[in-house]
Amino acid sequence: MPYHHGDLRRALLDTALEAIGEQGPAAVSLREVARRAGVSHAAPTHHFRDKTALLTAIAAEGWSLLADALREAAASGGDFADLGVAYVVFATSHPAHFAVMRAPGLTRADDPELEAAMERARTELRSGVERFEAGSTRDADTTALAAWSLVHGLATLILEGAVPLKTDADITEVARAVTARLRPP
Amino acid sequence: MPYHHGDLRRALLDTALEAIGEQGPAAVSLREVARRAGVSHAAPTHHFRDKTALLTAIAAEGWSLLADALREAAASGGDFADLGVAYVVFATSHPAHFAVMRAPGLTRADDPELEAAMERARTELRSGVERFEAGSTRDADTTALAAWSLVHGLATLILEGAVPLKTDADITEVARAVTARLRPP
DNA sequence: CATCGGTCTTGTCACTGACAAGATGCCCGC
DNA sequence: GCGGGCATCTTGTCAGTGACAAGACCGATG
Repeated sequence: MPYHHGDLRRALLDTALEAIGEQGPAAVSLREVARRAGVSHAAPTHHFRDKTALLTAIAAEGWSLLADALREAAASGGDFADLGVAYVVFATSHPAHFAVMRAPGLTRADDPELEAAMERARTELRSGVERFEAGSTRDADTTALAAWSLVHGLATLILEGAVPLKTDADITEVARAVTARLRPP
Repeated sequence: MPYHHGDLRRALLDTALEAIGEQGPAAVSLREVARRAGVSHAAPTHHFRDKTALLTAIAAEGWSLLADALREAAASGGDFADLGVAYVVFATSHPAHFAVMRAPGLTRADDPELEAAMERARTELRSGVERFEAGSTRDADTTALAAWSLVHGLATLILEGAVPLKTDADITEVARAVTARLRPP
């Protein structure tokens, strides 16, 4: 092992995600992440100012990945329901990211990178809503907020185990059925 | 101050809620709660086995209060939209409770009291959905899940500041508009 | 009024996050 | 090809934390 790690920043992010997947975001310690990554307890300092900065970076990465997934779903000609499905599928396939994204207080909400990533995801979802609302005279902001609330809440409930789901097909099916409960214009 | 506090358990809950309101659920320490309550650092042990137990009790109390609010909204002849409004109003008027209720990993999800309180809230909301679905042939489970997701997600987004709201009237209005986006049977 | 059991205290331990100061080795100019 | 500069990583340290143990206190029960 060389003295200089090579890409410790990425390694710390991956190691943290692994630990979060096992123990949840609140129970993870910086020192444990450092141990798992094979570096000293103070090594993370040079890549993340403090624990909050690490978790904030993970949250930002999560929102960015979510935005990518939403964009892809929209690009492949999907309607609004497909965006909803993509949202829920992201949450279930990236549980550690999603847990950090919705953990109150663990991240620095005013971080520019985090805000930008959230804004990007919001925009992607918003564009799907606008297609959904084509030709409507309803308040698009309200519809967007309803859609955002619906998929965010659904993903949360599924991850909390409130909805027993076996396969990915189940998830897709439930997500599609739930988004269908949104009233079209 | 008497040696025996009187009702230290309630005092600890209240003090913790106060601290959570200021710093968020993740940043609160048992020792600080004990200090604020004017007792020694080990006093909470006899009322809550550990930190998780305290937060779990707060979450259970939150779900219970939410169930009460939903029941009251239903009792006063409200339709489903009124239940949605009550849900969001609860979240904004009890932010500390709600933050703990949706904090992943800080509570013991399999606690019997917590499970019972959640189930009670779920049942109250479910009964409102059933009135909403009267005469429908749709899958009521899906509608209930959609409704639950919608109000839970909306409350979360409002508390995260994603929706700028000034007054309680604003909150009621937005909650009513968003729940109206649910498709009736 | 004695004792018993729950309540609260003091004392302690390993662990954590943050900071400081020193060791290491890669990169750049010469 | 080589020497200095500097980001990277290390060891060392400190106050604060959660959890446990053992003892002090006191009210209720007999």
